[in-house]
Amino acid sequence: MFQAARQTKVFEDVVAQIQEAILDGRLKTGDTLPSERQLKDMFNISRGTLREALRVLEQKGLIEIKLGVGGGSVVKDLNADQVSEGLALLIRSQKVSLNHLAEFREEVEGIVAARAAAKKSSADIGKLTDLLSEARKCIDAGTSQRDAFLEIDKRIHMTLAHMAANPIYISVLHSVHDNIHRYYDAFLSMDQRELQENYRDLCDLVQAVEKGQVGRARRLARDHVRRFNQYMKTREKSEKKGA
Amino acid sequence: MFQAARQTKVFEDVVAQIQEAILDGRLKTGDTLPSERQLKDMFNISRGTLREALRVLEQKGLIEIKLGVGGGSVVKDLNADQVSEGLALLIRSQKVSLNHLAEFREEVEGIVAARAAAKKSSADIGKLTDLLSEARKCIDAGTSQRDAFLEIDKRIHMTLAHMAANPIYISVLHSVHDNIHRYYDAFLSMDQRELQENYRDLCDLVQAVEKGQVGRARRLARDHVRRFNQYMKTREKSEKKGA
DNA sequence: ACCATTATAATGGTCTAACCATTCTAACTG
DNA sequence: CAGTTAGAATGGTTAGACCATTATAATGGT
Repeated sequence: MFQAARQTKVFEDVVAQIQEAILDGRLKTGDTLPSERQLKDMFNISRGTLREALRVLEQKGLIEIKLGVGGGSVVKDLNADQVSEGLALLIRSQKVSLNHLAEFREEVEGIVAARAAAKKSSADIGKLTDLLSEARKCIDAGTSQRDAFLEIDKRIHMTLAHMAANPIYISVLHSVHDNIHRYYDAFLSMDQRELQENYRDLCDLVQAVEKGQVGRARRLARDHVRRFNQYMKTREKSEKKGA
Repeated sequence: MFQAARQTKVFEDVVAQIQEAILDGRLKTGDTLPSERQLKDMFNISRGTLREALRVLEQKGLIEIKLGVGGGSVVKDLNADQVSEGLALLIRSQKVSLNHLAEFREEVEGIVAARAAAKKSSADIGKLTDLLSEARKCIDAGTSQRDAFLEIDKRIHMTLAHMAANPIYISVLHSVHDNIHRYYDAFLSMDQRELQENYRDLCDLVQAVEKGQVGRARRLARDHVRRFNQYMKTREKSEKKGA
């Protein structure tokens, strides 16, 4: 019925105060907080306690602590890193499997492609075709450029996410890519034929987006990602069989 | 070309070591770490430095620090809280708007409903119909039970997320609900007619899930959420006009 | 014998005061 | 004037002490 009333811990109060100041805009990105020795006097606490508070704020991604003269705690521009790290921990703790991640990615990439097709601009299309031609070069160079191709593939998907004009898609997809990358080296082995298959997928997808074919873009994106996942699953199985 | 080599900071090394031990399973959920005074000797560091490391691990959601005799650092069962907090910070820092959140939720709820319809079990359906009857009671009690109704609504959606059998949906949707709740008090004002509308939405949705109508479930879920969002947007506008 | 109370001890929370390591700046020197 | 060096400010770390909280053991009254 009732909530815990006081928070006994001093450092938590300090964290809350500084966090509120940042979120309220009283402290802006790039601002430098007073030095630790000044802050501890302002809060009337010891330096150790203050530092525990600063460490928490740093871990939250709200500040960055720099060394040396002119250093100190600088208010950071928030990004998706914390979301990504949280997701990474869930994955590494076996709470989330590759299958889960792959399934989720299929749907999200579908949504993103559909939204991108709906909100496209000519500048966006230009960027996509540029990336496609870069991907083409990687393909022509053969499997040695596999990693380069995968990087382009990722950038195409992230470009679509930006076109979707919703930072949540960008954050979530960024987190998914961050975390799925771990599996690439372990389980993804694409030969020339598969690379070409993927390249054609991307061409079709960009074309659908360019023409504003929302439903088709969604379907193509999903199938493209599914194919990717299939490569990994197959490899994963043969690894297990071989072991 | 090269990465930064050493990490000068002692506490980071301690964080990394303990984190690895937890993720590798050498430390399991519920295990209690040695006391701070023992740990500091094991790592051969000062207690202050150790405590900075523990604070970081606590913020990451990996451990929980308890007071008193028999207290200490206990390895926590990981959940979506950190993802949720990261998302909350993005939202509060104006990087994500209510519209962004609402738009994202529409799609995710659609996916979840579709998956739930595809993977339903009779036990799931029973749970859903139980929740529906609870919702019915709230409706009959009038608008005074609005908050109770919203709670049931949330539980129905979370039940669907569990049925989708993918922890990412659970985590993400949990985070979205956590964060969208802030807007309810400010912008959501449902009258009796709107409550009934929403109740009927839910009935239709559960029915579609029960019958395994994947596409219909997706559409209904999306429309249901969209209606919800519409209420808030309308209210948001009139607030601004009035102010 | 049982239950309530009270001490005890272990643990995290905080404080103080010092010194080390890093880095920018300014003075110095050739 | 350029390169070097010394100084100072800042975060990083250490040591040792004491406070606050809490589970357990000892105590004592009934």
